Amino acid sequence: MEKRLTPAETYEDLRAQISARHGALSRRLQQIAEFALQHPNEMALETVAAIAERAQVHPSSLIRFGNAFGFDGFSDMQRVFRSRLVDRVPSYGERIKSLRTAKVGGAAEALDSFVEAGIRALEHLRDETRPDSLERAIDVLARAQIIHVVAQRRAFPVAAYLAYALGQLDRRNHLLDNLGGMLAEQARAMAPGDALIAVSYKPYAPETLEVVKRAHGAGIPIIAITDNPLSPLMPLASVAFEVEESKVEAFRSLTASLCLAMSLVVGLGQALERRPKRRLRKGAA
Amino acid sequence: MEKRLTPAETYEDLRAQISARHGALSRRLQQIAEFALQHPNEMALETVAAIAERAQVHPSSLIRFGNAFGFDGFSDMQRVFRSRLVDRVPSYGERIKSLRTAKVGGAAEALDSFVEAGIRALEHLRDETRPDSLERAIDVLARAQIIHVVAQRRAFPVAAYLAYALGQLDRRNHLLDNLGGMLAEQARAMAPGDALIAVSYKPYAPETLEVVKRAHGAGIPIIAITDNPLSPLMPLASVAFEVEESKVEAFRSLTASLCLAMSLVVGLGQALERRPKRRLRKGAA
DNA sequence: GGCGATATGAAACGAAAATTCCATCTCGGT
DNA sequence: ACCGAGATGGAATTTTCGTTTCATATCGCC
Repeated sequence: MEKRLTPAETYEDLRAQISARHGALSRRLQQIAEFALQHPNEMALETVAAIAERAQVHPSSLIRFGNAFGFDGFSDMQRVFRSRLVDRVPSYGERIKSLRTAKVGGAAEALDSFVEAGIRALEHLRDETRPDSLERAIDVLARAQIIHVVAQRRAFPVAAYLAYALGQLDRRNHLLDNLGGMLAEQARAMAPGDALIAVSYKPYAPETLEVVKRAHGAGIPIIAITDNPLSPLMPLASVAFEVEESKVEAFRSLTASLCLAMSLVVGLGQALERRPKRRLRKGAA
Repeated sequence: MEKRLTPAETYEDLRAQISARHGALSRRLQQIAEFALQHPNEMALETVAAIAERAQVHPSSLIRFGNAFGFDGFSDMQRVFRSRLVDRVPSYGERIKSLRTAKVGGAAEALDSFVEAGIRALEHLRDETRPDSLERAIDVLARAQIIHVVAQRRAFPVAAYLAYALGQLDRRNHLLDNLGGMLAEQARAMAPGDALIAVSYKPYAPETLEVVKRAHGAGIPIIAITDNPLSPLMPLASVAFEVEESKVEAFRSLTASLCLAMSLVVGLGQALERRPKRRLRKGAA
């Protein structure tokens, strides 16, 4: 109880303390220290009894271990191990606090915020996107005669980019841009053998949803890029991607969506090179 | 207890089931479903009482939620959420080397590359953008009667986004989209007192350059977003931003440009709040 | 509008877990 | 070898938490 110097807030700090004081600890406490460094996951999630069993020590030693490092019991220390699981934001993390200090209101601060939000969104995209979803989506696109792309309002730039990039690949594509309010007519151009990429965020544009429903009814495979697992696009989509765009001041970024879009296009290009069955020549307007 | 069809072993499966059955669940269970999808970390680590508090439901509903998906109570389901934390992606460092080794052109590798490129582009943007350039650009925009936006081809999505975002600010704006090949005619709408945002990358679209020249001749201030200090837009621009978009496989990202665009818009919004002289009402189509 | 079924919330229950207490053990110093 | 301080393990204790039960509310249906 004498050593109440160090509460230790982050996992990295605690890890350092355990390493440093390891030699000075009693036998059981050393045992626990080694186990803790080697199995941080179990330290975070298991119960005292289970950990004691695995580490071959008595349960009460675990409480003493926590106390030895300034915690108020084992559970108190376990919170630090748990925090490691939650905010595993590998490369970033500490950089954030440096910009927190900056003053508010300037445009430079807005830029900082958006850069930060963009990086977050990208890392989230990387960590949460399942590789097989990408593969399946690319497979769908590789088989499609014509790739239709639909999005409205905030999501529209993503569709515009997709149409441009698919054109660069010599891939027939069709941007349903609702020009002249003729979205429904444009949607009639979708035929069996085609595919549809739909991008929509909350509040989901009803026009986009209509197009998706029509495609679904016609048996056309749908690749959805949306922002929520409960999005109305989800149940209709053959492959769905969820991008979480962190927002700043009510403005959401498109960073992650565009990154995903590019990855789809480049992945498609690679797939077509590998199996160059029918490369189609003409890009549609 | 009747629905004992589905044990659900992995987090991804559970997530899919929650999404699928969301509509068919009762009100409280839907509430929990949404919370669970949005806060998987808390679902994994917090206690029943804490989660119930955060999700604004009664603790017992959480047990029912678990039962509804075939689990034997809440703790049983929580194991699945915890598994997600344990066997997560190894985290940045290891991820990179696995990408270095297995670079056989899968789509996941393309995604990793784009995420990395995007992060680099954003950091470069943050480090190289001069704060006073932002301030001056925002000042120009704040004084403008109508903000015209022009971009073609690859840069067009940036313009589309700018037009959307400026509209959200109730800022009069005009997207010169070259619809019907009438870009020159659209450019005639520019009048003294307006401003122009032009976005163009190599190879610089001649149409865009034409518009910029015309604006310059008419004494309309120009904000340029471009990719090179030698860009033809540079000498004509009142304020110029240089964004370096790192490219992957001949595809350049728009990440940094969009981030800059958002920062301009939000900065403009803040500036207008601070000195709310004439807030204009109507956004142009 | 009433009735049954289902959903929901409050409280009680029981189990499990963390922590404390205390007796015993270990070991270093004299 | 003895003594004492600290370490250790077993068991008791107390707290916390998950779950169950039951009364009430809500909703859909006839």
